Amino acid sequence: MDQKIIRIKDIALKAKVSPGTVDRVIHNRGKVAEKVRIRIQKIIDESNYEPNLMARALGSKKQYRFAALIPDHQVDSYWLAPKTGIEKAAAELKQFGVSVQQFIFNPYDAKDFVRKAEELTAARPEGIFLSPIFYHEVLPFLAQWHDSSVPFVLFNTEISDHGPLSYIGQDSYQSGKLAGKLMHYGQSEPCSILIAHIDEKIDNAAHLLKKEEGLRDYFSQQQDVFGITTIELDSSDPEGFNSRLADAVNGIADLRHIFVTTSKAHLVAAELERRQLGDIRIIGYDLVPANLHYLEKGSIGFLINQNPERQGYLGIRQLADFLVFRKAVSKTKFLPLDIITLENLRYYLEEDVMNVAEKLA
Amino acid sequence: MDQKIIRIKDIALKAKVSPGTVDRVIHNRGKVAEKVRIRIQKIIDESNYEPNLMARALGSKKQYRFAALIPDHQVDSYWLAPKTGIEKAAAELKQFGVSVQQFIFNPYDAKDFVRKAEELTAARPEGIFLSPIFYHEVLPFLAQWHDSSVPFVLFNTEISDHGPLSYIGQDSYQSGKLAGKLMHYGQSEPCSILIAHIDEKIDNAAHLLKKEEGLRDYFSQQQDVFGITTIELDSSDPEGFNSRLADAVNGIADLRHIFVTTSKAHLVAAELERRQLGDIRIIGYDLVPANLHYLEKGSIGFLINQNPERQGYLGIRQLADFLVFRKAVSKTKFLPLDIITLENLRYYLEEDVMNVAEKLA
DNA sequence: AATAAAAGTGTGTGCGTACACACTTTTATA
DNA sequence: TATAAAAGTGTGTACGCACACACTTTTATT
Repeated sequence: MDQKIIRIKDIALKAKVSPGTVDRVIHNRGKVAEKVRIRIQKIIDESNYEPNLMARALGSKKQYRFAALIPDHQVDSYWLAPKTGIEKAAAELKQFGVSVQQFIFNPYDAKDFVRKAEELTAARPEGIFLSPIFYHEVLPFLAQWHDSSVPFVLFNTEISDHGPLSYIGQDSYQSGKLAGKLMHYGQSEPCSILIAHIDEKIDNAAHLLKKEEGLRDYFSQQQDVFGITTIELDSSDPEGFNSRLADAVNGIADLRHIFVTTSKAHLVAAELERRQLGDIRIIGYDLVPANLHYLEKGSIGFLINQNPERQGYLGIRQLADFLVFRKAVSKTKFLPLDIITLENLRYYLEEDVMNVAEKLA
Repeated sequence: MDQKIIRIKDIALKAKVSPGTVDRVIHNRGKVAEKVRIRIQKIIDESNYEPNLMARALGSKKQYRFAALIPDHQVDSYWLAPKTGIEKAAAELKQFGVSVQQFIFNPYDAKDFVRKAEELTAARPEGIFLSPIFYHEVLPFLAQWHDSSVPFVLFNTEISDHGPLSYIGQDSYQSGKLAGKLMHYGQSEPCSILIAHIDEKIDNAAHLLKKEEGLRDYFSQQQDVFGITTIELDSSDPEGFNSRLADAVNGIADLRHIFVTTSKAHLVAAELERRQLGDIRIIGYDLVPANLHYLEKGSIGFLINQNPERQGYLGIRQLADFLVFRKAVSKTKFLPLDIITLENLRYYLEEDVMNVAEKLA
């Protein structure tokens, strides 16, 4: 059953060397005769030795400074959840010598993003976690961090091929497909569908396009033909927002569903309610309070949850796994696409149970 | 920012005693003058001292033996997931001196359950984790464990008021409601609905009734009137199974949805497929392979996931939190009711990231 | 008042690892 | 071949805590 645990001392005994030498092999500290190194390594492998992380953490006073670059949740409440996740992970990892410094930027201000990214870089953290929502602006930083070998983890918005340690987030394309499925399930005959991108500049937000693509692909695979229209809306101009939305709603024949690709479905719900257009169903993203309000009222049918808190948590964990626990980490981590409706909402609002020592496994 | 970490030694210094005395206060080992005890306790509280769990685990060679009483997954593949979760938790907790012994019983054999429960009791574990699927048979054991102060955690099937440390599982009633919502969403006009309880003795399985109740309540709150019928089926008698199902399907006018309250939706799907009744939609439970097969074919529309692996994981964790880490634990832990459909399935099949050190927080 | 028992307190070692340092052996250089 | 440098190896201490044990002071008993 439970074979006894192997320690460095045991390995040293078997290899007829001192624990110090085994330690050098384990940590590649050099200064070990090749012959001996091989002998020890072999014993390590065969005994499937697993270091005692408790003892390791105790004995090492190394400090790790991580930095997180995230949007201000006071500007957009969506970002509160990742922040919470980051802080949770930070609390857990504190005893392992990890500290996380947050750099908060205004999600509507690219210059602010650049400024904070510069501050972050100047702080010379050992690991970086960020949501690269400004595509063009972030690229030089990624290159710089990559050159100076500072690992960084991206979340929320995927950017390929710039050397991130990993990406944490949802599969946007597939989430669009999922939205399609939900609409289709509730729709016996063909109809028209509206896709609304709200408050994001499309050219800087590839993930919104992927959602759209997923939805369109879903319906193109169906036998029936659905009419699909796309609009972009900007809530900073309420009049324009409402009139453009009204134009779309009035102009599209047999419009039955609206797919909002951002966390702003509540804006659409509010306007439809005002116009008493209750028979148009809405599917949106994210459990922000305003959305929940309309979920409860029934005007939003489903929300797709992107697990934002978990994204924050896992991102920091990913850095720690790599730097502190020296585990291999996965390049991408797609979180489940949770389907949320009134009946199962409450169980997603309770904080999830999460924790540190999977590396013990 | 990061105030320095308080150690026992620091407290001892402040209280002008030795670390040993502080240790006695922390662990109630007695032998401390009341005056001194109060002085030390005050300093502990004020300094919000948090013990270093790494050092604690290192320094203590205490061993904890847990026992898990679960059905045989070779008889019903549903039970593989909790077993996996248990083993994951066990692997993580190994370094904290925890071992978990499994007692496997045949889920269709109450006598076997009793036998294994007796074996378990005889092994005198320090904590017990079980799925009490045989209501009548389990009660005496619960009483016995309660009397001898052995904490036990129930999962999958809720039994109130017999002194469990906690219950881990889904909210059956609410999951029935959720099934109702999903059916209703895909149903523009009133129709008939069939509820099928498969392979469970109803009198011993209150959770199935709760699911039924939830579904019925959902529809009774709607304006339209839906006809709802219930049947019980037993797959060990395939002929009877098929004929009874056929009778129901033929006998109910305008039957459009079947709600299978167990993990056996695939049996219904198979039979409907054989009879080419593709327009009846099925909602069932659990991501067992046979169900996934029909989910992919489209004959099952949605599966509600009860997070069985997580149930196993959290159950063992709950015991550890209570016994090893001496944390307060919640009486009930309802897991999210995940809605699974073809488009988001894959993200629930990937193993979840879980881990040990939330207690560090 | 002498002595035993009990209550209270301090000291020291070990848990498994990291890491600095001292020491020994081999190799390179003159 | 002497000697310095480099390579290789062993020893010891610290990390924060648990816990056994030794020791000191107080209280109870005769």
